[in-house]
Amino acid sequence: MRIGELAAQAGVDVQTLRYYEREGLIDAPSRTASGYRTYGPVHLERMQFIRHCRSLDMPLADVKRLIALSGDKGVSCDEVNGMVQRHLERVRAKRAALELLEKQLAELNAQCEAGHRVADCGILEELIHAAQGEACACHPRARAS
Amino acid sequence: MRIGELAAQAGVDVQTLRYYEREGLIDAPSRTASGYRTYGPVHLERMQFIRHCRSLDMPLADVKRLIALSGDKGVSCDEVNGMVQRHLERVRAKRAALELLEKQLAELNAQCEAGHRVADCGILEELIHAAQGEACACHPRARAS
DNA sequence: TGCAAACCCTGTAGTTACTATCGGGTCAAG
DNA sequence: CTTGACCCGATAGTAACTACAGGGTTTGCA
Repeated sequence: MRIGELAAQAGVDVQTLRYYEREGLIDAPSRTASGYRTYGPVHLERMQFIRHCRSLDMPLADVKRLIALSGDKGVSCDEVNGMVQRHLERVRAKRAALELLEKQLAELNAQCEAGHRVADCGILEELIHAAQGEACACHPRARAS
Repeated sequence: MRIGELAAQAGVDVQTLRYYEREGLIDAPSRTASGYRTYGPVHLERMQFIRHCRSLDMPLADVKRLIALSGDKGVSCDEVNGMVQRHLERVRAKRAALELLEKQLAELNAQCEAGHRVADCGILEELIHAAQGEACACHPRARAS
């Protein structure tokens, strides 16, 4: 199977496959005489694994580590456990932050009625005023990640 | 006020200020004979505005546009309105995606008990199996943004 | 007055996970 | 034998910074 077909089957771009190869996430496949990559079913499986992890928004570094670990059946699984747990924490935190943000934006959005001038714009007013105020909920001291 | 002081007052890094200047988000300040930037209170206000917008996770391009618009009081406010609304949509979508993701990761995490071997790892098993399955909820056809 | 620490300068490269483009080579059908 | 679809490697771009490297300046203190 050539790179275009694998890309189609795995649902990614051709460049992404070359990129993953450079980054060591998939093994370099064999080549035809003219230099074309030829992939086997193992490569498709690997790509599906990677894609699944990425759909869980895991960083590629973690995926790479998972691949390495999964090849070494005897080793303790604590690291896998920890990686997933840390990732879950990150996602949880980000989700919470976005929830707050969504609320603030919705409020902001309510300030503005269509069709008036910038001079009377509730949103801009609000943004500027909030910025002047000492410590708005949005920027307490350190930036929200 | 020199760059270090403005950075401290605005709660950002010195490099960030220079970066914003390069990107045209803050006006180039005057310089001392030896080339040091000297800022006035306007610059601090501007930085607070930017920081507030950034704490709402707005892209810098939008912030830049807001700054331009807020200097032009007579123009219609529809664009401001639209920007905030579009941004709200983005945030909403991302939050929903993260919610799903969090659920999936929590389930995954529940697969694993501490201290066993990779050969029996529920997480890895799950990740690999799910990847093999035709269409898991995580990667239906197109990648989740 | 001399010196060191703390500050400032420009410019460049790195981060993440790709995507896009360039200039060229190869393959298959008609 | 040509045309279009495919492939190759290398490079640069994305967002919003952050981190150097290799210098110059200011400030406080002895």
